[in-house]
Amino acid sequence: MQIGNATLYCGDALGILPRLADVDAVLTDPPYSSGGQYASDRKADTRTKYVSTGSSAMALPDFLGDNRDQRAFYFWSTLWSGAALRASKPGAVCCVFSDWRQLPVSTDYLQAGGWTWRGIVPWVKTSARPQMGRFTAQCEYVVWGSNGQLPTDRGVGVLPGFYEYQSPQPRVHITQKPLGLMADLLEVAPADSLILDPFMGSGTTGVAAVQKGHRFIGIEWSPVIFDVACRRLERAQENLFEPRRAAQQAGLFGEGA
Amino acid sequence: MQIGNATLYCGDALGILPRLADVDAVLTDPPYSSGGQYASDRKADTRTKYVSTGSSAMALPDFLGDNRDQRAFYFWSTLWSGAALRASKPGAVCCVFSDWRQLPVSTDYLQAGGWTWRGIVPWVKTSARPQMGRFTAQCEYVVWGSNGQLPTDRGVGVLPGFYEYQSPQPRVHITQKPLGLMADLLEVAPADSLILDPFMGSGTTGVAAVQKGHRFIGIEWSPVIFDVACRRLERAQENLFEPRRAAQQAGLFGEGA
DNA sequence: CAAGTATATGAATCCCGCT
DNA sequence: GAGCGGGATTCATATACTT
Repeated sequence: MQIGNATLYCGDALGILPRLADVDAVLTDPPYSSGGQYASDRKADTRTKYVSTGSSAMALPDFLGDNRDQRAFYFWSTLWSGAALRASKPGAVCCVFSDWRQLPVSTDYLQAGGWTWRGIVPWVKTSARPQMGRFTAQCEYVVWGSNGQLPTDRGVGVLPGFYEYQSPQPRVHITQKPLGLMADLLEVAPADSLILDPFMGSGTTGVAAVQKGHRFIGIEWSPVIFDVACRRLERAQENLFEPRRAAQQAGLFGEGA
Repeated sequence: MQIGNATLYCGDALGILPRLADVDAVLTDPPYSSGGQYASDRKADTRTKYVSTGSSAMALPDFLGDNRDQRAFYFWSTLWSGAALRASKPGAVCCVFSDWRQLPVSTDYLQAGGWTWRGIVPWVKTSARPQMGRFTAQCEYVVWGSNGQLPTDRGVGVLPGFYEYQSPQPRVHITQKPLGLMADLLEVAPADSLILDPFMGSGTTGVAAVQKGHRFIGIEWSPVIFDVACRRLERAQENLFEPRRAAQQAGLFGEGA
């Protein structure tokens, strides 16, 4: 489906990625629990998996008991990150979100997919659930890398080393990211880039990309969530030409900070 | 060498750790064997690797044990973290520093040594060296875990999810940590704990521990740096009983923020 | 003394040239 | 070619210094 500068696919990322090319930057928040710690997670219907707003829905178990699920997640992630690499230009950049528990596996699969790992960028969430006697798990992390060499002079300035943003309220997608955060991260791409999000969810990456004048390709497996993404991107395109209405309609889709 | 509540050993951590027992918390900053994407960067001496060009800090001593390759680093780290676990009480806490490049290996060796990995705590440094077109490598990370179960009710309150501190100026050790940061991290230990730092360097962990009323065991391999640590801990003990002189003498040893 | 200006520095990183 | 060493680059922050 084509919406202005955005091309949206409803389907499986592994099936669609091989058809893509010329990507300048990948920015995505892959489903880290849909690979599955528990069989019940994988069998859950899409509403439980994706739409629930209950904070416990994405909670990971305290211990990584089942090695086979962890290995399956690693294998599947390597497949998509490799496919994304092949769809990318040399010097393209890849940014993927991870929580603290999946961070080591995330740096592994990024490299296993062929990307050159270049760093970790913490996202400090200003709200988190504290626990007595423990350091609060207040951060998520962006693992980033490049398709081969990354020249210092490519029209991109110096970028920050961490970001501080509130989780968006209200959300349409349980793992929805703040729009401002995605826009800030897209500073890693030069002007008029082709941005790819193979797990776009409700499409925050796409909205940020369109607002910054980039082209965008998004993939989402769930038809329900895909519809939400289409509506949000249509609205984003409209607001490009009618900025006056933007303020009135902001928040309708929980676009956060 | 005994200095008040602090016991300092000059020697190899792997040799000394098996003689220790009853440790409540490990807080340490091991050599990262990091520094750069290219082999030549990693093999350079620590001043070339870590100190800014033309800096007066070239006068600081080089430190050894920072040039292991990835497999040797993992193996050696597993050995010491396992030995530290055996010296620790059940429910003891272990906090180790890492940079972004060694973070995945750090979570691995902590678990391989037998600790239950419980999280990652970023330390945001207010100054960092930026690079065009890249996210600034502005953070170091504390990987933390526990010796088995960690009851929520053990006399320790809620701890932050990240810390913001500037690197201490001036320094006596290239990788010296801010005193305030170490003091904050020691909040993870209940009152009157036995704190262990098997790679104490110039002894910042020990100074913080003594100031907070803990007992301390420190190990340092280099005799030159060991002497510095002894002097700093003597001074810290004196200041416990003569707080008026503390302000006058602060900064003499570069104790930072 | 307050405010403004100059200088120093960072658990880097890249690129070039020499062996 | 591969390995190694040297030099240039980047800017927010802190400190030192001047007006």
